[in-house]
Amino acid sequence: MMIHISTRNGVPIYLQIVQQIRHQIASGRLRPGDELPPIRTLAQQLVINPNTVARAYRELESAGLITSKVGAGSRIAEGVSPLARRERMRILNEVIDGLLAEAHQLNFSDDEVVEALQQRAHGMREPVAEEETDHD
Amino acid sequence: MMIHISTRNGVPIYLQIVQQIRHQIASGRLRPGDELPPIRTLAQQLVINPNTVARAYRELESAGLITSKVGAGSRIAEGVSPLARRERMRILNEVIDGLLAEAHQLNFSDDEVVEALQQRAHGMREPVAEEETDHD
DNA sequence: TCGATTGTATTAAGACTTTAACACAATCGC
DNA sequence: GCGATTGTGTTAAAGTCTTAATACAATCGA
Repeated sequence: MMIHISTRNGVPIYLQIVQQIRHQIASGRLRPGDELPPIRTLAQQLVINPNTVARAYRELESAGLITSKVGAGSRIAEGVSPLARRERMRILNEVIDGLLAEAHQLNFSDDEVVEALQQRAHGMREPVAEEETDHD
Repeated sequence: MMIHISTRNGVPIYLQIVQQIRHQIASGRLRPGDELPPIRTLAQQLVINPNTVARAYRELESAGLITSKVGAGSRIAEGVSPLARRERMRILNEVIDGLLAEAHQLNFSDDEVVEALQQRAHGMREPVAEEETDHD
């Protein structure tokens, strides 16, 4: 289970967890019966309060995506199926649109974005620095 | 002044405003001396409370990116210069990395992301639906 | 000069997020 | 069976975000 959270973007932590598990289910990376890490374990990994993870799991259970049993643990619910490629593509396109919008504000053309993505995807991918530079 | 906010992603509204103005300055789209819309006007456009816009402007002024004068208005501060292409590229790469991470969770390969972006950028770009589909 | 405009400031309220510290009950492994 | 593990539930506190309703002072335009 790979979950990565950021506290620098304003998105609530429990929502980041929900969305990432959602997407991993959508992609078939998480399948019915697969175990989720115990609440306390994931909380320790992410260095957040167990209540925050519990909140995320509660939302996922309400959505019918996972089932939780006291003492047992939480698993991907039976019956949930990965999304069709078409649906995943729709989600991907939403994210891409967000990227394009942000790129345009930075005054990059579509072609430049495509080129940058190719560099990033194919070439050696080094992680970028965390900080956003200040102007002046 | 084009600002577009979303209430569906958990990102605080005032932060969305700050970041978008930041990026438009970074790109040279907004230059020193350029007027920002009055707080009340922008608030009306975005259908949010004027206090929220004021919060954004206050942060931008603290950062030295804009200057505000009672009765006059707010303008892009003198002396701020657009970021070098290299810096803008660094920011773009951060966003691209975010896209790739999300795409991977959706089980798309780098090549598929590149292809989807090309479609989106070159082909006819229709806006996607707002809602995220539920599983089941 | 005068009225409208504009940024600033304050106070209040409500909703949401996160952390903290527990207690409890069901399950699992030995 | 027993102890550890695990999800659930509660209460409390602190912080943040947004809206609301004013009031004020400086600036601008006619």
